[in-house]
Amino acid sequence: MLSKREQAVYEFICQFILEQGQAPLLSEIGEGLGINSKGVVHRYLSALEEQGYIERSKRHRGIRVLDEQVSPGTLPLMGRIAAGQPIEAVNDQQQLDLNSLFAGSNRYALQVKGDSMVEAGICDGDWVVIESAQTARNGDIVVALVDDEDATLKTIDYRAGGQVALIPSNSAMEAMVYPEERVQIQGILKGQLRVY
Amino acid sequence: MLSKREQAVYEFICQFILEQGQAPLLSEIGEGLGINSKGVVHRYLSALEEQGYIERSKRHRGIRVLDEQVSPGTLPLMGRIAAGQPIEAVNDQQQLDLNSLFAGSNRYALQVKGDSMVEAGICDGDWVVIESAQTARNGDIVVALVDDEDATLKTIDYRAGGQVALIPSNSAMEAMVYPEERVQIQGILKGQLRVY
DNA sequence: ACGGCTTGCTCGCGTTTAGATAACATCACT
DNA sequence: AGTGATGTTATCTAAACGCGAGCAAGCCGT
Repeated sequence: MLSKREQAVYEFICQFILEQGQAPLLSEIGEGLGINSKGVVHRYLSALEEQGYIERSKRHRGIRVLDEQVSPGTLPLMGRIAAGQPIEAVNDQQQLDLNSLFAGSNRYALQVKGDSMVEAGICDGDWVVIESAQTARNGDIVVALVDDEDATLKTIDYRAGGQVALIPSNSAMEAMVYPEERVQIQGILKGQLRVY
Repeated sequence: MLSKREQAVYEFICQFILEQGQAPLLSEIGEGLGINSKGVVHRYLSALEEQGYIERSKRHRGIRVLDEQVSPGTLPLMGRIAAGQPIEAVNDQQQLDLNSLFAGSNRYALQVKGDSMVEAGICDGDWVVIESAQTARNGDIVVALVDDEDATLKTIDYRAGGQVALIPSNSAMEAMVYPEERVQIQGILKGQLRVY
């Protein structure tokens, strides 16, 4: 496990190599992180080497990153990609933290079956992250239980007269409208993910 | 058997780990439960450790919950959800591990701009996980660079005569065909995720 | 080759923060 | 009164983090 500062050093080195094509000097690492002492940087490098994140040779700029040991749960964030334009780089090398992205209490995962939400980008086989809840707001995508029997993933819309509409995102299907007491909300969609 | 307060401490720790992805400090536990003293918290932790609920290492944030459902970066896996049927429960409570799901070497994240892949369930603003690669197979969704200028996310199709087609998943757009030497593959789509 | 420079390494020291430990107070309930 | 759960204060230890001096090895220019 890396401490906060060790993590910062590690990420700085990765970024430096990506940007400059060579490993940083101790003093460059220090400068980048606001450390005025080479000794401190050296201690961090030793810690990283000991834990298998980097390798050092005694030559100048002799740091190598071993990406077998990428820090778990994060991905380097390279930028945006758009049709017709080159990848728009993100300024300072950020990390996308999968853990915090979907973190939250009372959350769980479901696998989606069926195509009722394809037009919302939710396909058969995808995972969805649901946060337990008993109430929702109009427009939320929810897991709703109808008559204590049928659970579905739909956009919800409360309507006048105590009616609730469950709206699929698939133009081949139609919205279903029920009296409010027949529909029980189980959770609200918070995230979605897919593995190819 | 846990006392009322011990139970509260235990639950607080579990929730904290799930939400923050890391164990709390003694002072954070205290703050969360209205205790102004690290000493008390420490006593509770000792009690919990003695009864086998947690494990401690002497490092900072060194609390680990032994219940494996409470590990950072995982979500309880409840089952499948399908239109028209109740949630199909998964037998034994499994965990969905976000870290291993997208793990792999040479991977990075990009944010998608534009709608060229909507019919593949990839929408504007989604994150995609890309694995660096120089070659791909027909049908792979790739990040391709055309003429060293334009980067796009498209399905690739190698055709006879050294031609390469880049096929969007949007019926409003058309496939583009280039001679092979103008198209350079940068990576292959391995995952996709979205936060609501 | 020589000395000066840079670079990396080793070492000792200090500060801050967090965890460990202990002595003691309060309250409820028996 | 006695017991146990709960809370407070104070103190000690160790980790994390930082500074800087000094040393050795390679680089460079006169």
